[in-house]
Amino acid sequence: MFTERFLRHRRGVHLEIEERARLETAIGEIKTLPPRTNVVVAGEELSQSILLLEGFMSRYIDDRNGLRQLVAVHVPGDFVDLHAFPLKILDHDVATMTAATVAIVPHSELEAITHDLPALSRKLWFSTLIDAAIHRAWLFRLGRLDAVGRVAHFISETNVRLMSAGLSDGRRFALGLIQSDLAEICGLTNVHINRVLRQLREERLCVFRSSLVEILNPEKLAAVGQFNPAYLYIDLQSAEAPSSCPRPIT
Amino acid sequence: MFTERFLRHRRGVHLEIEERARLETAIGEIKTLPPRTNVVVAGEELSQSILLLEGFMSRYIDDRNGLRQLVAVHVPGDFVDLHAFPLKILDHDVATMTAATVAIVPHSELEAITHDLPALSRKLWFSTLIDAAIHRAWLFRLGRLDAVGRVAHFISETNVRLMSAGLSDGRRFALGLIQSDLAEICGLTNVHINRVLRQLREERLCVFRSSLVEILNPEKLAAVGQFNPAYLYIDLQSAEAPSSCPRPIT
DNA sequence: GGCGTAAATTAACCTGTGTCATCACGATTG
DNA sequence: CAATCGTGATGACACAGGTTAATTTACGCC
Repeated sequence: MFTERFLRHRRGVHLEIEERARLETAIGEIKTLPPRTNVVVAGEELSQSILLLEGFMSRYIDDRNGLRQLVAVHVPGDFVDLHAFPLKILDHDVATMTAATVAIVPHSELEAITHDLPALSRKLWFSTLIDAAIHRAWLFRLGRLDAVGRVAHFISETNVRLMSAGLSDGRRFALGLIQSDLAEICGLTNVHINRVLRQLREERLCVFRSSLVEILNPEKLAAVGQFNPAYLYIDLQSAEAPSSCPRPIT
Repeated sequence: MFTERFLRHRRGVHLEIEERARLETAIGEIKTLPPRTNVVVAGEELSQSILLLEGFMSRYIDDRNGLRQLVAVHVPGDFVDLHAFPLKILDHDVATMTAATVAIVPHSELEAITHDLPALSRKLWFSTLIDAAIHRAWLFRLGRLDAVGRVAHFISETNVRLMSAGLSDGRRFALGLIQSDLAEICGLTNVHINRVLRQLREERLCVFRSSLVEILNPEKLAAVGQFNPAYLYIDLQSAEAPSSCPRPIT
């Protein structure tokens, strides 16, 4: 069940058994990738997309001075570059952050799904739109929050996403990021990230180590980051039992 | 021909005549809206989407202090909240900036298109992914550019988008935005936007008045904003003659 | 088990942008 | 015609975060 985490707990897009089966058969290959490896380069034509099974990946845009802005961090269950199916050419690079296991899905398979299963097709569309919603939350973060707020927002968001993937208990989770990753995510320098992390530690909101993030006060952390998880469309209550609640999406 | 500008000049998604016709018949109503009017509120369930015909619209997220971050500016030809079709509930508000004319498309029509015309369906998907690509460019802008760069980037982007819509000659275009709109777009204060605009004027890069934007030196403006238009997927060369170049998108 | 390198930490100083306040101008309205 | 309001312009000052550089810690590797 490679697609187990895909769209899990997402409101209104529960995958039917046959849809999930179809996605499973669409997978061409399972690959393990080393950490810090580029897998997609901006401008190249693509004929496959990547479903992330284990580990963390990022998408980023380079600037003229060799710096980069991360535009997305992906957690297990994310269909990292599904948008490459309609777009064919991406405007950014994609890379692993940690070691990662991925499932490769050829676009020809997605093409077939488009014709055969319009409902599944729309769920795939939905999944790319959640990525866009996350982009918007990141815009809010960069445009309206100060340094502490940005870090608090990112950690709160990541916590919720990992809870949905079953990889956080709401207080502690493993995350393979280092401080300069946070800097590239939050539009800050790594020096300042370090100051912010110290502050969060001293105020007993959260402790960030590259191997482990521990949230001491989730409510206050979310408040500092003005974090409202609605944009993630996650409903942790939603029963995972496949047959319990087959709700139509229209 | 209300859909005339939709996906115009977009690389790889030329609309076939019958697809365009189908979209035209999907339109339920044409409306004129006054400036500075909210049309969608975050959290409400939607059953229709808006194709912008004339004027400018915005999407934004409010913060706790009554400030807002714009996450998108829409120009004629944009399917402003098409993503509400799969998502149903939006994470942000949508409003007019100037007076605007819009075409209302019921989701039931889009639903039908999903089943009947997978190819058109994928072009609609594509269109929402361009919005996501623009989100990413905005993330780059906020995360990696200083104040002058951000404004230069936004003006360069808007110029290209309006050229594609036939509303800029590459040097001059009308834009109904005021300085505090730019502030909400660029994550700056209106005081500082004012300083930046003066600098751009003095350096003879561009002159911004709420009624008219005049770019004196497009190349240098783009350089200051590190603007690379690839993410817009616009190809102005692409023949507009409907029959000349019916290229498949796969 | 020491070595080498990447990551984290901290300090001193600097600067870009925010804050606050005031004024000018034009459009609208009573 | 005065009053009001939205918008733009500008100056003085404050401060969040950048820059630079040095030091410490953690960790894989021979």
